Amino acid sequence: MDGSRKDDLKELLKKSGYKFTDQRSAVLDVLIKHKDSHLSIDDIYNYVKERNPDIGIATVYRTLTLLQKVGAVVKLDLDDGFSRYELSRQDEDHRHHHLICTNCGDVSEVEDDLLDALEEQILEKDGFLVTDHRVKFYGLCKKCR
Amino acid sequence: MDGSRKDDLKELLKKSGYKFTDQRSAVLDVLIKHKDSHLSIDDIYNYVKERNPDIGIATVYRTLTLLQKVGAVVKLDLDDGFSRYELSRQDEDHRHHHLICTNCGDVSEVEDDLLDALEEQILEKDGFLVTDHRVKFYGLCKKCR
DNA sequence: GTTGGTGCAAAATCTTTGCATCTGG
DNA sequence: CCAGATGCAAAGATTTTGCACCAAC
Repeated sequence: MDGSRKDDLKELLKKSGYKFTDQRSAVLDVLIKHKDSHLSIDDIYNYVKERNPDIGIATVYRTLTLLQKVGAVVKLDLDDGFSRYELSRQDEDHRHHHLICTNCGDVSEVEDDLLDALEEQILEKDGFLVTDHRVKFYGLCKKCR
Repeated sequence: MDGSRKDDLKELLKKSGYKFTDQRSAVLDVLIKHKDSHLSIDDIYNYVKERNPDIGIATVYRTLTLLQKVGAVVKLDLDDGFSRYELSRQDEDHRHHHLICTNCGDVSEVEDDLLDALEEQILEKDGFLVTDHRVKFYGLCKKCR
């Protein structure tokens, strides 16, 4: 199940003239293993070091930038001052949304989209062609209400 | 027209035990003058210095943090690595959306909301009570299409 | 073998903080 | 007056970069 992810990445990289290295593979492994976690760079660095103790933080930065460039990951901003990343999902045409609890800080996700109507309206009114979006909802989660 | 803004801030600060200083007033002036600009901290610092050459960057940081705390400004993340701020608008119950052109980098705004249905659905399905949101649309602006 | 990749440490950025001094109310 | 605010410089934190060495293809 996860092997296909790796093959995909190998393919993606090769297509653009990049190499498939141990470090890149290890970063991908961490992202797969923690796919629901919105990891920060430092989180990723620390997890990767468990298996690959010699990796440098610079490589992690460079790897994530590259993975984002080839579309394998997406950068998130959860307003806590850290860059966070999550795997992009091939079955999504648009990004899912994040629910951020302003009380406990928990971050969950909603798969629903429902922005098509709005995007169509933006095209008509503003002439702006939407290709992607990033949506964050703030509020109170079930537990905190 | 802008005097009311200042009175509002004075009021807001006083209410919470903060002082209305020249520096805070100057920062607000800059934000009012460039209300459609999504200024970075450094932009704000430089504009403020024109009138108030002795102000320190630390004061600008502290002021913006405070203004956000009392609800006078909103922090933006436009994915360029800078913290940006804009005045909050008292006539909005929800934030407007930003359209970010992935070709020329231009940032414009849409006032439409249309997320009420989605937010209601989130409450029913996830038990999450949405109080605010932040929405960014990526795509091609009129000029770049 | 080439060309791109990696690790390390230094540098560059952005932001926060300690402290002496100043100022609004 | 006095609590909060400011300016400055130093410290923190995050991210980027130069360079010699290494590894994928």
